[in-house]
Amino acid sequence: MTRYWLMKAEPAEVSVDDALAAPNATVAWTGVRNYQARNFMRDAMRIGDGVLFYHSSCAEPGIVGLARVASDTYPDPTQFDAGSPYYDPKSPPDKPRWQLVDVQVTHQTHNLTLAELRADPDLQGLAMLKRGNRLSITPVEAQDWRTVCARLGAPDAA
DNA sequence: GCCAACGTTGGC
DNA sequence: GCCAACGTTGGC
Repeated sequence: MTRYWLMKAEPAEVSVDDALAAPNATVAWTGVRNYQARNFMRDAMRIGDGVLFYHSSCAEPGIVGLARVASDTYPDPTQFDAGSPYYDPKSPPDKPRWQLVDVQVTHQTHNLTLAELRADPDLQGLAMLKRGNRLSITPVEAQDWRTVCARLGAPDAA
């Protein structure tokens, strides 16, 4: 059972600041349209799992906060919204193709940048650092979670 | 089930 | 904007 995850968000869409400004610092993780990432949310995540909140496709990609899985899995409403960029006309309404979870930010941190992650000899096991990895959600080993928390000077919560 | 074409991700 | 590395699609 995996306990920890790294989840990528584009800050232009949902930044850690946006999440903190939301009620209960919680956002629905909409828009995942990759089966492997969906399966992690649908099959493996549990409420309370730790999340490294990562900013991608921005000036300084990196881990910018700690969060937790805050809900069970449920259908992503944007798949049925014809006005949404995440609309999926092929998703059967009676059997939704795309699922999500809510994510609650627990600690905003400084930006532990991608460059720093790559340069850290203790973090080379991170799945997201593997060459060619594009998954928006990847599992994180407990040991790597603790290392990241230490680098962030953050409490080893969640 | 194969696989070529196409689309996407995401760092740079 | 480039492009490597994937994932998805659809014809066969």
